[in-house]
Amino acid sequence: MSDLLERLRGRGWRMTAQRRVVAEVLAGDHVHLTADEVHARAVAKLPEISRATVYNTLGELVTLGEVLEVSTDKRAKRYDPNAHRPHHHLVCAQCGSIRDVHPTGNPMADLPDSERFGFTVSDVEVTYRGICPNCAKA
Amino acid sequence: MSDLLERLRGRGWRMTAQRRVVAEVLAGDHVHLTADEVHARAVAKLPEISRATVYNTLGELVTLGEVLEVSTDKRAKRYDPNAHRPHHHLVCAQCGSIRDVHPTGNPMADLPDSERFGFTVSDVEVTYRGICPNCAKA
DNA sequence: ACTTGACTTAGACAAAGTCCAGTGTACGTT
DNA sequence: AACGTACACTGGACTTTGTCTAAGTCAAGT
Repeated sequence: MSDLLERLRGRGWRMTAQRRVVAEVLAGDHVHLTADEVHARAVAKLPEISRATVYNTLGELVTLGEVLEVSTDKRAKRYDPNAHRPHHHLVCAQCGSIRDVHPTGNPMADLPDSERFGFTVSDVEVTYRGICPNCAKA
Repeated sequence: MSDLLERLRGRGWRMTAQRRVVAEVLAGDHVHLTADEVHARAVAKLPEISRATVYNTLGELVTLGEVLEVSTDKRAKRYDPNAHRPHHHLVCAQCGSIRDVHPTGNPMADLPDSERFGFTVSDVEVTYRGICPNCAKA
């Protein structure tokens, strides 16, 4: 995880307390947090950090490809620190919880040229939906 | 398209002018509209229709499975009236335009039991991202 | 230690969506 | 055909998520 900080410094990032804290929060555990949750946890470590900074920093991390933006269809975008291993998501339709999954097969190859309409396709995102064990028993 | 109204009446829907208008707008052309766009077009046909009603009606149509909610990662959810033919989406990362596509293969079968974590998986959604021809030449 | 420009802050703003109290109306019953 | 009632609609306030800006602060090179 401090390799993340290394990489960022290598890319010319100015290393500030705020950015360190955001990076720590993301590296902390492998949950998919919303921006506000990241902010809440960041505030716990650095009380005066502002919401705008958290949004900016997350945006920069996404741009740099260090973090993935996941928008299931819940309200808020979620941020996935596990950007370096390709994977897809399994979402609980009820509580919104997310798990990373690794399906077999290559969906990219499943889209024939005739179905690309001249687009330059660069990415696929597969989202499985269902009910998690926890919600199922309730 | 009036089969839609039939089906809805069959399900005990009370048929109001507002609901008829929303259904017409969706059936009108096969674009993926946002809730606000639906509202705008509905207002053109029935000036006093309120935003809340449009949201409610769209929500009901989604619940009934007559319309799909598509959340690419743009800001607003979009509504896809083409709910009865399974299909996936191709989104332009730049302008946000959406096309329906029909990939080969069955992504549902690509998720092994060991990757389901006890979820009851009921649905898959595949989103391809890229640049549309229009944005590419700009 | 100084300087500078990148970074941060707080708060106003914007967009998308939800909620509620009061009013209106579709439809089964008479 | 008229009635009554439960369901639906309205408009506006409110919430949530995210963006923007002007002014202040600070990391890092010299």
